[in-house]
Amino acid sequence: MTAPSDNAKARDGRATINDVARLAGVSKATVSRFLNHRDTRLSPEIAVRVEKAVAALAYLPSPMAQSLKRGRSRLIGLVVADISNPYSVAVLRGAEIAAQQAGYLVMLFNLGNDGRREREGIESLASYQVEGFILNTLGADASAALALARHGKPAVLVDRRHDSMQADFVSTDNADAVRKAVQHLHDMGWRELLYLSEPVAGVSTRVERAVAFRQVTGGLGDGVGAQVVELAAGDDGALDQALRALRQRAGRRPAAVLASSALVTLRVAASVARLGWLLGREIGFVGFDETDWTPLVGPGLTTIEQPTNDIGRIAATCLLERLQGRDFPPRQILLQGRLVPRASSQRAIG
Amino acid sequence: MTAPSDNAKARDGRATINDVARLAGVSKATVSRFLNHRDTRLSPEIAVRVEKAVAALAYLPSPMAQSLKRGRSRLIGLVVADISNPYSVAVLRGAEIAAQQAGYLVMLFNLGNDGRREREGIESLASYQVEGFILNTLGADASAALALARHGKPAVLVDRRHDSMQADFVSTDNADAVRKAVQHLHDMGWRELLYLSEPVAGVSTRVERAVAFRQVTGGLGDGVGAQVVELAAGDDGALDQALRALRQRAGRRPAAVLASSALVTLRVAASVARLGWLLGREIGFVGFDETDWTPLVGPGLTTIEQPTNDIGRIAATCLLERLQGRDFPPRQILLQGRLVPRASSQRAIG
DNA sequence: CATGAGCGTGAAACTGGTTTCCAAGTGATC
DNA sequence: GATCACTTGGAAACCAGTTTCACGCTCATG
Repeated sequence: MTAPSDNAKARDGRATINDVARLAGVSKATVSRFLNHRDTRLSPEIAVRVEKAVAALAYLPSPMAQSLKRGRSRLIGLVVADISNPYSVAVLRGAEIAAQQAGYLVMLFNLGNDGRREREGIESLASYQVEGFILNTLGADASAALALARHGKPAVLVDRRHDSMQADFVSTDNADAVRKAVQHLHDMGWRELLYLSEPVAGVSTRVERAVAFRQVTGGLGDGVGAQVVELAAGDDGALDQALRALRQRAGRRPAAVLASSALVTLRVAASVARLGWLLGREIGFVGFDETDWTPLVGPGLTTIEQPTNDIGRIAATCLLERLQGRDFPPRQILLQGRLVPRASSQRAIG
Repeated sequence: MTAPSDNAKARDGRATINDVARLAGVSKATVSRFLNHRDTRLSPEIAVRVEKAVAALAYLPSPMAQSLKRGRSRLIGLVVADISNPYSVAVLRGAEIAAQQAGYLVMLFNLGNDGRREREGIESLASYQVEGFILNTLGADASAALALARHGKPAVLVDRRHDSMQADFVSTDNADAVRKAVQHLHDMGWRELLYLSEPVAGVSTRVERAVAFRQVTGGLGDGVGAQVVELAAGDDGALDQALRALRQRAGRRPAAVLASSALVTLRVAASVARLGWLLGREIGFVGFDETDWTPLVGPGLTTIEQPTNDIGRIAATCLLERLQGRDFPPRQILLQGRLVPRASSQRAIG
């Protein structure tokens, strides 16, 4: 019944730059100038008219249209290995907060632990013109590095290194963190040490930690035994067996476990419960990753806290700096982990 | 030195539809037709030429440009109350997976528990032309509902109802879940019950659970005491006090706590440890939300598992159905929670 | 009083696609 | 052999912006 409103707001409910221009009685070029280059000399009278029209229509420019022309989208692409992983979530949180503060939004691509899709994720996000990437990925896919290079967009690697990528890298200082853990266990009198890791399989963080464990324990002298065991995904039997073997090997010396991640921590805690042992008595324990629940499991778990929020925040900040146009060689930012001592590693009695 | 490559790929590294058209020796309209309306009769010879050009340039259309013209972006906006909350994360995970399978990507906006920004989040995502919303929010901001209505985009509410919004709603069946928990505690012999909740403050889930608790306990007869206490954010002293008062009130009857969320569960577990009590002996316990660590805290925590992944997945599926154009009245999908019995609620001795 | 400089603004081109409209070519029918 | 319908594909408009270019106006200068 109403006349076709050929000049009304778009069907979407959002006003366009044309609506503003029409209402202010100027060209859309002028509106655009008012919004983007206020430094440009606009006559005060026109500026006021445009300003009023913008306010009246509650006009907001479409980032889509802007990015089409500008090539900049105010979007950051985040590729995570597995959104189930608390580490990934913490990085996501830190990054999202920093990005939002800078007026960026995060587009998320979750690999669901399928490394083959890494490239797909990058391409997918790139197609939305994300300005840069934060990658916390599996590192299995070499073609992903190529895809990235091809787009020439800045990227920040988190936790997992890719030697083939020219990119900033943000992570916990794994060698230092392992050193702290081992030193602590040694100081507390534990003498036979077992490092339990998820399958190393070339994942840089895991490699670094395992290497550091061997190196640090190697420097402790003869009185200390040390072993590294990789844990297959579902095999709890093997885990129980590894723990039994540990105490066997230790004999009368106190035996302790260092767990490589929150996931391993959970499995070890479950295994120790199955075996009927008490953490901090029959077996010492330190785990990577401080979480809400580490104080509450058993007698309280000693952990190496990684500054996950900071890592996410710094990764985003790093990326944003590059997006500002600054250009430095690839940086490597290592953050210190913190030992949180609790009863699971209290002084061994042996 | 090189001649200006007026017809090369864009500086971005991505081929455009013009590049494809040029290489195939056709117009870009033809390329577009080939890609979108293959049903349209294209002569086989032309189709082959376009196909080859597309393959040769590894051409992918820009979703940005597509969405500008089409109004559809293959983007879903997800607003979460607090990305730190495991519930939000689980929803995110479920939604991301379902969205990805349907070829959609998720744009995330995290409120960081600041409800006043709800509207900002919606506007922000809408400006990127997201096709629909999944909202897991605080519900404090009425103007958010207006913003949503104004854009006329479909939305799915998760966990928190907004009566003012015409939208699908996906959640755990809170009344049923509370009933299961209370029934279980009663069956196991606990007679003085305390429901500990985060501040209710109009959050629909919290209201529903508290109401259900009062109602179900009211139906159990005279032998059973019941109380609801809201927990202020940081006040652990008040919590300890509430627990002491609970046992006081119970006298010789077994006393148990029902916790409204994983967060409250953690606080109760910490408080019980401070008081030197044992869960499942001095005090019974059931908590909402099953997590990795609930089997490992104390003697193992009995929980009401919410089907969080399903909720996320179904929310996304719901939204995608509407995006297919189907149009039904607002639906309400309640998923059953599951009781996971563990030692913290084992048969009371009293 | 004519010329040049500088400012402010609009028209138009451009981003990378989709879609409408129209023209050319083909084969069939009268 | 001319007309017609139908297929095929190109030109151009359009989405919502940004940016370049050029024009008109004012004011200062020769």
